[in-house]
Amino acid sequence: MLERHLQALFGFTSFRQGQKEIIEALINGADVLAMLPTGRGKSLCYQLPAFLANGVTIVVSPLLALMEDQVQQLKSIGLKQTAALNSFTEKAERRRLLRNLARVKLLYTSPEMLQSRELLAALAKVKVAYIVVDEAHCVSYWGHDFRADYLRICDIKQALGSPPCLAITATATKEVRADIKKQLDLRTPFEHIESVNRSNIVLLAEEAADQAQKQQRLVEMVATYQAPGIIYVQSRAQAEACSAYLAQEVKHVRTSFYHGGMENADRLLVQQQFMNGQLDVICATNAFGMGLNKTDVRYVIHLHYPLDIASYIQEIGRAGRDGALSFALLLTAREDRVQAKNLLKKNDFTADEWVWALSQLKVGEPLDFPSFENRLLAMQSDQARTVGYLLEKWGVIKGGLVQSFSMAKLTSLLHRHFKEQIAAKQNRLLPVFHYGRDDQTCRRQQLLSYFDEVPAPHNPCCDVCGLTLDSFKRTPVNVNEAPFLWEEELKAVFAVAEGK
DNA sequence: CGAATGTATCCTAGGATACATTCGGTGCACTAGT
Repeated sequence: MLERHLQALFGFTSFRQGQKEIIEALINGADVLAMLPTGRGKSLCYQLPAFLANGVTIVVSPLLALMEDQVQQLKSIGLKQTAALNSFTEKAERRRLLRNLARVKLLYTSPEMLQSRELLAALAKVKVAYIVVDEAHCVSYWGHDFRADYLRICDIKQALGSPPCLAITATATKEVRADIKKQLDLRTPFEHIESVNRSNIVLLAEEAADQAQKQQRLVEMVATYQAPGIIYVQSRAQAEACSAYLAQEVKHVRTSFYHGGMENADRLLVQQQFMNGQLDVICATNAFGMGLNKTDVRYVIHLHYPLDIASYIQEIGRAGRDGALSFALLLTAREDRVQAKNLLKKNDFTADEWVWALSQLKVGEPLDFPSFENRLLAMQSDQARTVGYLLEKWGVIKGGLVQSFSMAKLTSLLHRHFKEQIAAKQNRLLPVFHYGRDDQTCRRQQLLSYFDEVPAPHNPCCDVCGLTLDSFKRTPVNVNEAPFLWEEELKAVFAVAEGK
């Protein structure tokens, strides 16, 4: 029955593992928490029910680029009742979309946009079939940190009459899964959890004596092993420096960098070049990779400690999507641990500034967030948004109006909240340090234990289990091949362009 | 924490030095001024 719709809408003849159970649970009105490996058809799990349902399905997506991708892809296969609503959407288009919302089956939007009164008003007039939170681990990761609107999804869900909700992700530890359920108020959800183990990715960790040795080791690796590869570093500056350094030190390697401080167009270009095989190595911050659809990445090397085990799994999981043997190396030095720990303190609560800011709140007056944030120019507005969220949660703001409150109590609550956030982050960081240093326990076993999994014996597995990387050597560069003469190439390109 | 940048000081001039401050990752949306 469902198979017939699958064939008619998407042209597939059968479901892949997990899809049918998830779809059936959703259609039967249950909340669903699903963890499926990347590239295994996560989006189909909500797209099919959306097109079968009466009403509109809201998909909350973390990145504008992901939304645009999905919408384009669906439209290209003829499923045109699909739209994205975000800051890219032109004003006129936005109005048109909201007026005709009843005709849309699948609406992609951001957690921030989901808070807009305009959208809510429009949604109140139509039937909402399902609410889907894509990349649901972001609720737990980003929600508590710098995108508080992720924690407000739940209120919207309730305001819309709590339609069945699907939270779907590729990577979430048991703690993160519990948090997702709590934050989205999933009651006795149907859970489909698959292993995060990727048996074709072998695992290695090395601690270098210092930065110089680390750098030298990196050059060796990039020169020796088969590209393409991704190199993750701590900061934007390091991403750029690392790319320049490799380009200089390793012959025949085409590198570039990627981080959140770049122009959108540049980010897109670099990602495209990497996708098309025009680049061998990308040096990047953790901004790189979500939604990346490249199958033949042969290695992922970290030059810093990732923030927690789940992020590490997520990032190394970008290797070997084609199933071919790939490797993941955590290459660090002792001082990187200090750096990682201190980065966490960045969002520490600065009580003095907040006392001043909170003293600006007038009982009985409305608090609207943009102006609240504007008054806090001295502070990061991300923290202001989090504080705004907490003020509502703790009842200091009710119905948009400031209630009477005790300044002393409030500041101590806030102080404790941010302290706890930092402590929680530090606790998630410790296992990563341990992973980098414990050379006695199988690495796969270490990683999987955070997901309550015990790995079956693997071969090849990891450096602890006696692995060497010989089979990953690069196919030799043919030295007789004519060198790449870019001036000639450029001339040829122009000749073609001019129709000669 | 530690690297990088900013500021004060020396004193007939701008470059060296010491000390202080800031910054380090992830993204949405919106506004005001070009």
